[in-house]
Amino acid sequence: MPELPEVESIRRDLVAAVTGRSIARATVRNTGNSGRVIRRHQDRSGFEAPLAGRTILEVQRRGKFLIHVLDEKLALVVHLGMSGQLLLGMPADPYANHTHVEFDFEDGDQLRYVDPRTFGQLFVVERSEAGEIAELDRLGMDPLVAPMPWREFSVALAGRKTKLKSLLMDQSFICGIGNIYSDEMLFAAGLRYDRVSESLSEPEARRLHEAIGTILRRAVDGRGTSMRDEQYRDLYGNRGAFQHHLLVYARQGEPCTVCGSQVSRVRWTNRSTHFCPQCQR
DNA sequence: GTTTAACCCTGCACGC
DNA sequence: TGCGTGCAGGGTTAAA
Repeated sequence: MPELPEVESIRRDLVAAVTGRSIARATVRNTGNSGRVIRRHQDRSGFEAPLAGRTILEVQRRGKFLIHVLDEKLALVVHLGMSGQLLLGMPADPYANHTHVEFDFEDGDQLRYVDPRTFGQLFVVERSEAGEIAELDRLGMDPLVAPMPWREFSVALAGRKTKLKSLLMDQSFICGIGNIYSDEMLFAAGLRYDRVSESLSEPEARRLHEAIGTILRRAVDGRGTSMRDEQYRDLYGNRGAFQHHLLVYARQGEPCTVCGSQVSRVRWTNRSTHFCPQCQR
């Protein structure tokens, strides 16, 4: 389940691996649900044709979206959904199950998009004169690239009646945070998932502001979280390491590392939520 | 403005 | 062993 740290790790791999290279052709494979991952396009050719011959100028990230900036004012945007992977290899490599799209580079390598649950998506768009992508307009600030200043964050919290976990996962407020890291941030800040945003004191809001940055930086340093075999892999198929540093997520029933009481798990608004009932208020 | 539920999908764990 | 069921999750949409 790639969130910001996982997507950022893949972006850094991509910067080194594909910047400056030209795509000879993109191919949407004819296997089952492959059409679903390019659902923003009417048909396969609408996705494949504009990519042929394009050069990747740089690779950016906005929240959980990867943006391959191309020449001719185009961009290839990739969202990995829950189970999407971008893997670099050779055309002769055996295909993993659920390989939906492949990109052949003019000098030989191949980039493949694999996604068992097909919640991810890829699309090609035109960039504006300023280089903006209209489809990503709704995203809020990126907490790694352009973190919201403390004072602005505090004012934003005070003006909202949303519960904290919903707010952290609201991509139009802060983009890039999902279920795992929202639980970890709220634990680090000592705040319950269902606290109302506007009820936070200044010290509490400050703790949350710090926790967002701290958890994300540590997770990026750990190259993301790989919880299960079929989940997050980097560009070369390697697992992340941050799962060894999670303090509440998937640790229900284990002792809290701060107070020793049992970590709880509840199902809240259709998402599993992990917290320490003693430390988080 | 905010909350809640449903939907999309596949693989896995579990109980029978 | 094999089957059915529930769960996991991100983003979107509709309804309340």
